Amino acid sequence: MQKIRHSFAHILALSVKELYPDAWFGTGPDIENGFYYDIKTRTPINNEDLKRIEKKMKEVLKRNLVFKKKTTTKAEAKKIFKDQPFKLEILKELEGDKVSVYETGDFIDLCKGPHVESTKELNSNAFKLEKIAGAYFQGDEKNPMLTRIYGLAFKTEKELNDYLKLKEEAEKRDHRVLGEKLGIFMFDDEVGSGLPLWLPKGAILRKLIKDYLYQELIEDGYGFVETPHIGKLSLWQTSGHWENYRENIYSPIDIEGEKFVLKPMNCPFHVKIFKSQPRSYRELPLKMAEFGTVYRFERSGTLHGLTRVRGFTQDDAHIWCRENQLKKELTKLLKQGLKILKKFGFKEYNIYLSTRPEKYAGTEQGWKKATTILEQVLKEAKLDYNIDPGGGVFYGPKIDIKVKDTLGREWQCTTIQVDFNLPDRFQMFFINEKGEKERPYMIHRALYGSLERFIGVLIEHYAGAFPFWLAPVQIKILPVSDKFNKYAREIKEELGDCRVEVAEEKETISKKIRQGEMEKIPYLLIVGEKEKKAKTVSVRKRGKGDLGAMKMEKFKEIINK
RNA sequence: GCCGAUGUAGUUCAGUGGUAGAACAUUCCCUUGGUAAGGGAAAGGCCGUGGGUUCAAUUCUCACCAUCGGCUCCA
Repeated sequence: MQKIRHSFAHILALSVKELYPDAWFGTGPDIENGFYYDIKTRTPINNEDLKRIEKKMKEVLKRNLVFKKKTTTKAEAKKIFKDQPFKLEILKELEGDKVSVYETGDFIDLCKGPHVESTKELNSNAFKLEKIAGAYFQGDEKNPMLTRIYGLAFKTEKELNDYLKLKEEAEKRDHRVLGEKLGIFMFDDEVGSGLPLWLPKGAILRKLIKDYLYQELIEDGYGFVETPHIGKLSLWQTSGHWENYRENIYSPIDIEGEKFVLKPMNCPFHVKIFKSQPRSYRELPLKMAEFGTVYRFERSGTLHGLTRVRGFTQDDAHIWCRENQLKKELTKLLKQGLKILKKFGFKEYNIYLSTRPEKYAGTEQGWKKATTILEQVLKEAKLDYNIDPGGGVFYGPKIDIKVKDTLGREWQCTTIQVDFNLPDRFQMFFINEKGEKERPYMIHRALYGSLERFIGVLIEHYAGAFPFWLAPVQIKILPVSDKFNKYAREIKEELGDCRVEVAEEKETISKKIRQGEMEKIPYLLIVGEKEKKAKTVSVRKRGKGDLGAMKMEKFKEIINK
């Protein structure tokens, strides 16, 4: 499949070359479900052109071309690609003197392959040019931007159509669409981009999600704290965030000649609480948690529904411990993170271990030690993980768990980070058993990541059909006509603690059912003449349909299961 | 931030160089209904914001704002 997709990329390039003879080519690999090619053309390529190029590709495929591989020297390749500056750039970075090129018709590409033998193996009905986008050459912002043409490619036409259908379905689960339809959150231009407004149903979700974790953490010995949304700039200068993270911090606010910033993270406040009194080794590990709302200036193009916003609430916590406690605490955190994902039904996620970046605080030795511990933790938990080289934060290595959204995009939720920076910068210490000052190790962690992002992926995961315990409205009672509104209210009383609504509007029962289904409420209770007389309710379960009439005791048994 | 696309009623979308329509939602009237839309009427829009071209701009053009698809960056 990879060979097929990669070969399609070359056919795309060849077709573009015929339509735009002076085009410069970047790279064109195969990707999940298809391929792309980065191209620089003198005139911009638009959606109409995309159709033209696709047509050209079909024409090219009919020519029965072969993919010819040749091995040559760098010097020779330089001549071949003399009119292709991006190829020359790539060539420069290749090691060794031998390079391979592939020739297909009039198109010759610097490429290590492999490819299919000939275009006979490419089904011209099983590919489709999908979209155009901008992409920096070699993924570097400082480089020029090329036009990336994305294509889908499969073995058969059916597979392509199945994929397109799947994608169409996935789009319906988009949290940005569902969130508004279900009354969970909204955005408003005048409020500002990346600043969600939570509607009543969304506020219930937030509370349920917070309450669940609050309970878990209290049982685990965490102390919950609450800290302000702004603080003096000097605090962030001390922490090093002003130096390393400045472009994400909102500009300082001048208050009576003193500078304040909106907090981009909660850590310095927690450190201050730690330092507010002398700490003993007996208190360690000391665990401090907060649902802390932070504000980060994210570049406009990066915002995305609830999954990337400018103001968000982290389920933040900091753990201070001694070196010999580090492994145990990290193991526990990882397990906690996985437990939570399981609780919410997530099965598709990837784990990453991020190592030391170029710019870092602390010592090389310290990084090595901590990274080794993190790796041990992952190995002992028998988890598959990927290494993200250089992906650590400036202050320490970390383990991240990324959850996929419906369109396959990954969002980092759980993060567990070791910090070599703050304990030093804030001169933190505790008194050990010998009565000496000792510097604690510090762990940052967020299990949900942020409520915003977590709820975003949660909406997509459940397609808005939340399980009973999470549903903002768990039960809706639908009187057949307004003559039964009173009985409906009595039933609501009887359901006490559940989140129940009564549909008292003057509409037909069919319409009320339709609305209830569209609101994705777990149980609809239909009440009319029959039910009132027999003191029962007719239960309709979301996705399952009519369960028939039953006494309230029976219904309560069902929902309490 | 960058490349490209988009912006019309609460929502989803038609449409036009001579200031606008549909469906659903909303309000009112009739209907008191049995497992996914009963019927009718009304109301609702500075056509994203600000310049420019034009006798005339929602339509053409520029800038800005916002959204979408990517890239870069991140929870």
